Formats: sequence, structure tokens, C-alpha cells
Amino acid sequence: MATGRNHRPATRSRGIPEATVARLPLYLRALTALSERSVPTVSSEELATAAGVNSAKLRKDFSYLGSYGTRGVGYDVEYLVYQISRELGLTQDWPVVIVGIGNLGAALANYGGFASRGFRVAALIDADPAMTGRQVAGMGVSHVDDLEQIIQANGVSIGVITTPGGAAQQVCDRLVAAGITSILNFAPTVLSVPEGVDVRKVDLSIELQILAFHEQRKAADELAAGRNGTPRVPAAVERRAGRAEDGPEGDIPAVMPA
Amino acid sequence: MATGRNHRPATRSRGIPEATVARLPLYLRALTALSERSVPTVSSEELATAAGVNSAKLRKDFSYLGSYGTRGVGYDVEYLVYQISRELGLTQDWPVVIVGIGNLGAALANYGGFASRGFRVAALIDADPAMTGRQVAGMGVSHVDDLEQIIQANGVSIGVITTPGGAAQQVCDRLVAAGITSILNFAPTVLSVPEGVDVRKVDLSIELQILAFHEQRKAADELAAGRNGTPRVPAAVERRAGRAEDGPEGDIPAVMPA
DNA sequence: CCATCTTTGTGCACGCGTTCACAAAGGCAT
DNA sequence: ATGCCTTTGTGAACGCGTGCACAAAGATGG
Repeated sequence: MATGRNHRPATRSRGIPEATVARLPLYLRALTALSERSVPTVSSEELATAAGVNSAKLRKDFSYLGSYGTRGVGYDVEYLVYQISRELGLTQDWPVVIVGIGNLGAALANYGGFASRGFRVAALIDADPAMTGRQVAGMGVSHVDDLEQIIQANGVSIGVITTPGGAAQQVCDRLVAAGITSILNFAPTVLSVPEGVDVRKVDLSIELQILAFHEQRKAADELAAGRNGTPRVPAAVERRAGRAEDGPEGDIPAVMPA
Repeated sequence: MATGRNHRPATRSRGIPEATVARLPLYLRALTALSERSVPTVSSEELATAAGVNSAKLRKDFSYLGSYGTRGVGYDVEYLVYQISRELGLTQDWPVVIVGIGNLGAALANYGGFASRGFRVAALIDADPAMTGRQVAGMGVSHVDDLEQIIQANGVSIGVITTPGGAAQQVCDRLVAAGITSILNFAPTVLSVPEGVDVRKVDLSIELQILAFHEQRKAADELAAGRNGTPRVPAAVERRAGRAEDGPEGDIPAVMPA
């Protein structure tokens, strides 16, 4: 029916939409919290609130996994934790390597969230010989020369890049050549990888810039509105308006493309 | 026509789609690199490649900002850098506070990417009295008791939360009450904020879980395919298949919902 | 055993984002 | 000046994701 002529089943993984996959960890976290409080069952409404999403969306998401709920009752917390964990592949062990042990790399190595869910830091790798052998988060730092050997010896398939931007692509290439097929990139660089390799990107600078855009828009809105609607969060707006020393020159021309 | 009854124009900011806004920083970064190499103009095709996107998408994105290109030539690099910077609000100064100076908070404080684009760390804030006054990234750590005073004295409207999950909502509430209207949240918590406050979330654990999902699927695909297509990235697959000690029990039942 | 009430699972419609494909626009050489 | 060649800007179609609204399913009480 809806399947029609399916050119690229690669995007849709096993029929689970990407957007749903991205929310499963959120549900899992909420469910884990409920599990720790020994809550036996939960309704889609409650769980959706806890996860910060719409309940219809949550139900539709779960429907892709199967019919794991009981009508009139809700979902069994423990069972759902198991199902989602299995779907996400968290029932197995995922060794990861962190490449680039600067401030950020060290912080991630120390981060507890790693081990909590099947992920295990197999090695810390840095290019600086001065770092080699040093202890970070109770683990010795390896030299990047041993990258291939470490990856293959530990069966690592997930790599985390926390190098400076300039080194990221080079490190990425070596990781991929060594067999890594999933990369979490913290460097401010667009990585190019062969098909079949997944890259996810975490970029502080980009996130801040997106926030700045909306912040600017909010300020402009309030300025333009003047005494219009209820002034939300008035303190911040007042201050921002007062601080703008470049005057109302920057953004007034509403370049509405006709 | 398609607009119909438009309840919430809040989502679309000044006509620029959210997806486009999220890509502007990417373009800006690529353009800045070109600018440093003194490249005068760039075509949509080149720039798109550098930014890792489709050229048609890039042109459509730019079309929301106005007609800044010259047909037959391309875009003027310097001019475009200026226009995007202005659109993103980067021509003004954005003081930010970082709350929670643990490993991650300290790493972010040291991160150079902050200052590079109009963002300035105005204060580091922590709840631990033992941290107060300590120097991190050449800056004294303030106590959380002074949070409101710091925010108002510096006109801060962007806050970064790097506390443990348990403290995040509480810190968030205080930030919002003090006038913060944009929050970048690194804590593994769903923050609830009043309308008009933007929250963006960076979650290492979620990113890893998403990668694990795809990784698992890739492994399953290769196992199922057997000797089918060209075995991409064969080393990793072989190893993964060999390492799976739980046998083919976990994921074979294709629960294809009829 | 039946009625009622709760909650799931999903068909459907809508809107956003992406991509294609092409006409309009402008530079450049002759 | 004119024609060609490159590249932009965008109309239109398509597909994905979201949310509504409701019927089906099952629990619960009498």
C-alpha cells in the first residue's frame, strides 16, 4: 500500500521513522525514572508529559514498535523499558573511543551518562605525545598511532571526535578506515564520510547562534509591538532594548520578498 | 489560501523557516573560512558542498534572506557573511552565563568557540561553595546565590545549564525568573519553561543511543543479507557479528505489523 | 453477563521541508 | 550591441512528520 515503489529503504530503518528513533531515548529515560520509583504502569498521557511530547505522537511512535499497551490501562513500564532498550540496541555492549582528549574530551570521559546505558569507553586517544600515558577519568590515554589497533582489538564501532576542527576530518578518515561506522562529532567541522557511515554532530556554537537568532527576533518583536500585547518576560526585553547601542538600524527593513 | 487560519505565527520567525535558521550558522562557518582565504565570490554549488548540503536547498535558504546573489557569478563572500551575521544577530554582543561548573561546564568555559562569534561568557556559576572564587578559564566562579544579580547586572539573556540532571529544572526556573529567555541545556532532563522562552538541548546520551540504533540495524542488515550486496565496511561488520555472544536471538523476529 | 468507562491504536488531513527542473538574469567574449 | 554561457531564484510536486478525532479493545463494576 503505502510502500509503493521504495527506492531507498536506507532512510527508513526497518520501518521506524527517524523522528521516532530520535525520541525513543527520551521515552526510555522517562520510563527508567518511573521504573526506579516502582511505578508498574503508565498511560500515554502521563508518559508523554514526562517526556515533553504530545500523547498522540507518543502512541504513534510506540505503534511502530508493536502493540505493547493495554487499552484502558496503559503501558507496562518494565516491559516497555525492555522493548525500547532492545530496539535501540542497548541490550548489547557498545565500546566507544574518544579521540581528542582536551577539555571536552576529558569531560566526556568523566561523564557518567556513558556507562549508564550499555556504552563503555574503551579508549581515550590523543595525538599529543605529552598526553600519552596520562590518566584521565581513571584510564590511560593512548597515542593516535595505535588508533587502528585499539579499534580492531576492542571491536569498536562508535567513535567520538573531540579534536580541534582542523584535525577532525583526518581523524574521521582514520576511524572509518579502521572500521568505525558511527561517529559522534563535537568538532566544528562538516565531516565527509563514505555511505554506510553515520555521523551525528553536536555543535555548541551553532546552538548558540540559533538561540541568538530567536533572541534577536524576540527583542525586535517587543520593540515593534511597543505597547501591544502582554509583555512577556518583560525584564529581559527592557534590558536588551536598552543595551542595543547600535540603535534601530539593524533590522527594521522588513525585506518581505514580494 | 494555504495559510488558512493561522493560529500560531510564533513558529515561523519573520518568515524564515526554522530549518533554514538552523543551517545559517553552517553557511556562515563555511563563508568565514572562504573569507579568511580571501575568496571573493562563491557559487551555490561550491558553498553547498562546503557546508555539506544540497545546492538547491542552500539557494532556497538564501532566498528567504533576500536576493544577495548575482546570476552567472555567485555570491559575494564578504557581503553574505555580513548579511547572515546580521540575520543571526551576531553583530551584537551576547553575554551568556554557564551554570554548573563541573567537568563539562569548565570545558565549555575554556572552549574558544564561544568568543569567536559575539558570545561572551559573562559569568560562571556553581552551587558548590567550594567552587566559589576558584579560577576557571581565567574567570572567577560565582555562587548561585548571586545568579539573579549577575544576570541583571550584565543584561544576560542566554543561559547554559551544565548541572547534573537533578538540579537542572530548579536552575532553569531561577534563570527564567531572572529574565533569561534562551537556554542551552546539557543536562539530561526535559526542562519545562513558560512560553516565550527558547530551550535547546544537547544530550550526549541520546545521540549515542541513536547511533547505536543505526549501528544495530546495519549489523542486522549485513547478517540477514549474508552474501548479498557489496559488503560495505566489512571489517566492522565481521567483528560485530563475531562479537555478538547473545546469538541471533535478539532481533530476528521481523515484527512487521500487518 | 452486560453496561460503562478508560485508554490505546490509527485513519486522515494538513503543513513544513526538500528536491527537481527551468525560466529569468546577468556577465563576458566577440 | 548581440548572442552565449553560467548561475541564481523559485514554482511546483512530493514525502515526511504531526496532531486530531474516533473506533476498537479491554478492564471494571454491578
